[in-house]
Amino acid sequence: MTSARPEPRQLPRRAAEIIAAARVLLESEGRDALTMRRLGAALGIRAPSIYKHLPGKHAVEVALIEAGLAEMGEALHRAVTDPQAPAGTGAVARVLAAYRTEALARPSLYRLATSGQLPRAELTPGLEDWAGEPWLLAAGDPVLAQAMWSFAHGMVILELDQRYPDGSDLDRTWRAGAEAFNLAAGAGPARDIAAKGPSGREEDM
Amino acid sequence: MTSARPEPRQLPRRAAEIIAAARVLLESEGRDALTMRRLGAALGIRAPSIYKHLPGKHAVEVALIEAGLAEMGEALHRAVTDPQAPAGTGAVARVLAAYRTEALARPSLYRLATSGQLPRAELTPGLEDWAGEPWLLAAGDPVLAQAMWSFAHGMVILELDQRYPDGSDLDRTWRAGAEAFNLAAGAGPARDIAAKGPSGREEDM
DNA sequence: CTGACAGGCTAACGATGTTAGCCACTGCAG
DNA sequence: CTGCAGTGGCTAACATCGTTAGCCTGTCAG
Repeated sequence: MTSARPEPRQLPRRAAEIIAAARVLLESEGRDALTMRRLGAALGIRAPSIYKHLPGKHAVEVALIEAGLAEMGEALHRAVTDPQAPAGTGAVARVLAAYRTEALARPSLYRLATSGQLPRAELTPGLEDWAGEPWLLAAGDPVLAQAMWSFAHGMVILELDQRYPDGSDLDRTWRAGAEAFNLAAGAGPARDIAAKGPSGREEDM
Repeated sequence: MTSARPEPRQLPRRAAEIIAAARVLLESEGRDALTMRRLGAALGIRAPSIYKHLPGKHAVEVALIEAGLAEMGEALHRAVTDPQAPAGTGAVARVLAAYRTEALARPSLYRLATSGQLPRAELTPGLEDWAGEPWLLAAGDPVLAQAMWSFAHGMVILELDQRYPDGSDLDRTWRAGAEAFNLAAGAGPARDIAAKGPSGREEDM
């Protein structure tokens, strides 16, 4: 049913340490703070030394995007297959809720992983599809899955960027979206929880 | 019914020329090309001379965001109040379609205007609300309006960033979203076309 | 012992936004 | 007509960015 997470190729020890430091720096100080010199400082070395372990800043970002994608995938898979789901909550609502929770817990990482083009060529093959799979499982239909994912991303990114008016009750908005997609899933070709086998390729996160 | 567009404070002649050049540069060469030196070059002057007319790059961006917001607002207002709307297309579908069309026509401007935090303090007062008004008019309900807008933004930004799988039929996905929200609008407290008066404050674009 | 290599370092380059200070031209007051 | 202030250019320079080149030191295999 739900496929296995593709194994990410693991980095040499020191490179992994650099990525870990980069992640701390990113999440604690924000995107602009993710600088080769500051990253070096966090590690007690100078910026050029980082190049002994990684080919450049882009590689650091790719590694972080991979991590973000993988963790989001984990969270979403957990949500769809939850064995003791609170009775009454459909898979749609659970995936949406998990998406929001995960994104808000790592705002900078989420932004990094989801804005701009994905460096697909440098990513672990299959990871993107695997991370998007839960949407298909929850929606039962590829098109609806895509629509739901788009809604979720829009909600999250606009919330992170503080684009909503101050008094907004975002919980209600999420619920309204979930309801709309649940209705559509009912009216559409497939029903709530996944049918059986996926047919088409799926999108990421 | 639909309120008037707030008058943007207009810039001195030369400053307006700079903004115009910035816009051409942004849309033709992409966000990274929007550089003070390149902007100067496009105008036949040096970068520091720009500071005689505008306080800095941030001001250039703010002016561009204003323009993006205003034009999107125009397009959406046109869509909701369309007197000769193709019979059968609801306001919801028309606003969604207009949003997508407008965004895809000015991808870099859209991205600039919608990613990151809005510099609300520097914007023409009321512009943001005015630009978001059509969503409320189409959805008939503030919460649903917010959800629709989030869906639309998610769809557009993911399309611009080429995050969807290659073969995706995005027209279908938009239709699926429109359908879902139409169903919800029917089931919800208000019906398709706007009731009468707006009640709460609205979000942007 | 020697030599390769791993992993640090400094110096430097070409970008970026921005500031300081200089200079030419215009137009108005006296 | 003269003088002078404002307008709008300019160059030089600074700090910061990613990145490269080249050096040096320690470790460990042959």
